[in-house]
Amino acid sequence: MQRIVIVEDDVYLREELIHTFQKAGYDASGPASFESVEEELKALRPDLVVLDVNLPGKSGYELCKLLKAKASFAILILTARDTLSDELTALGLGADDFLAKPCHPDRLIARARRLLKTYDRQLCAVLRAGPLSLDTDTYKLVYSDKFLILAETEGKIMRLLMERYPHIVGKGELLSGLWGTEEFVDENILQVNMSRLRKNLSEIGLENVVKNIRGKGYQLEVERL
Amino acid sequence: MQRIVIVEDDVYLREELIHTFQKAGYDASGPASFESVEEELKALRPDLVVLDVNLPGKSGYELCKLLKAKASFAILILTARDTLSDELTALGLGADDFLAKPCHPDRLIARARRLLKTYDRQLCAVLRAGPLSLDTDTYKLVYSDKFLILAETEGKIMRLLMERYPHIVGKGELLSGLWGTEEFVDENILQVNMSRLRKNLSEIGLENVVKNIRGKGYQLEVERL
DNA sequence: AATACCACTTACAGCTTTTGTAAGGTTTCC
DNA sequence: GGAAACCTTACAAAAGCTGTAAGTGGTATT
Repeated sequence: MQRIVIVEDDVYLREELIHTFQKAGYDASGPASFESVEEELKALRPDLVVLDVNLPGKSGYELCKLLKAKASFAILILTARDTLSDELTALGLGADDFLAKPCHPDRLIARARRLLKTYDRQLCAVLRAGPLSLDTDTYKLVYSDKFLILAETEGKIMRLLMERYPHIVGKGELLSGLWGTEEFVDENILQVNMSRLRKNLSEIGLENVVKNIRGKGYQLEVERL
Repeated sequence: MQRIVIVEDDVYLREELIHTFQKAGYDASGPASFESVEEELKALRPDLVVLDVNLPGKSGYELCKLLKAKASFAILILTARDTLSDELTALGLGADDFLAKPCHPDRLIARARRLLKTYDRQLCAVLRAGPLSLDTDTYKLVYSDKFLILAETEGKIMRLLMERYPHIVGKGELLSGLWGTEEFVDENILQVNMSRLRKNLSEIGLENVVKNIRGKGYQLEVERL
């Protein structure tokens, strides 16, 4: 079943939305606190997030931007401020749809269904990091209008780098992520695969993207889009 | 550059839309006659189609449905009839967005840009046939919530079958499509690969989907979604 | 400047996957 | 019942992927 998470501070409306989606056959829920929405969403792995703009603390737009930098789920902005400029801002930040409150449940469901269809978890098992997208099933890496299909080992490395982007990924993490354990594994094999990965990346114009942090590990470095 | 095709019978509005999109940096055009829109669209290979609902002859909804059965492009419905039920119909038929006329150019551009982003030609070099989707770069075939990664030869066969769906693909077409020529190629190799393909398809619950037409060729047979 | 350490690269060989050949079985139609 | 078309399985060659080995180059520390 597809998971929908509602981020909305008005308890009453939140419950109503959750109920609406549940009735339509989705697994809907919504956090009650907004301290660590990002972590919660990461843990919940939703297929779609319905986001209110006026949240206590952080602005919904800010959150949308943050989520979209790495999101592999759709975001639907739901707001009472429905001017054209609000809509343009939302879409510009990467939101996938924008609806004004109050919104007829049928319209909301129809829009949500449409988003879930194109964001089909399987079809686009996609991980993003800046201008890069990686299909984690096939290891197809897309950069601007070029793409590259990575072998399994290189793909797994790329996945780790993108998952942690923009942070450093320790050598230990890479070793245990790829070979199960970091004991009894020659560190050289990591270097060999890094070398191969870099060579392949350069084929689609991605030079100096995988940076080594001496003694620590590796880090992805691409200009944010 | 991304191609946008406007399907709109009002000459005045059509030219205005084309101009708007061109100013925004897209390759926009629109046919003046609506006799054979389907063929035209097939030839133009657009990334996005902006579709009016009230067309002479065929209804825009009908066209939308037909196109979406095989479309690898986004469809945005633009209409003067902006009731909720119109919107629900459009979305139900597979349209990707629905806007009411008159529509502010900025909103239209923003919505179009958003669609083009998710329908990224590279990321989803996707071919559809009924409930099936095939990434033609990686040969990842998706069916409902399962997927399968095909080897190159099987993938190419699947591609031909889906491109011609729901029509028959001749044995000669398959042979020359896969091995360049249909001379000097043992027909058996096609049978072997068909066998392998069918076996793999059955792994994700697709039984009896590749049908043989004795003496003619092969045909894909899936219940339309 | 010497040393130790870390990182990079290339070549090679074993392994896996993919592909076509061959051969025998099954279905269909006259 | 027999021929033609189609299906299936097994096998071996070819291609691609992966880890080992060994040597080079760079950097930090003394």
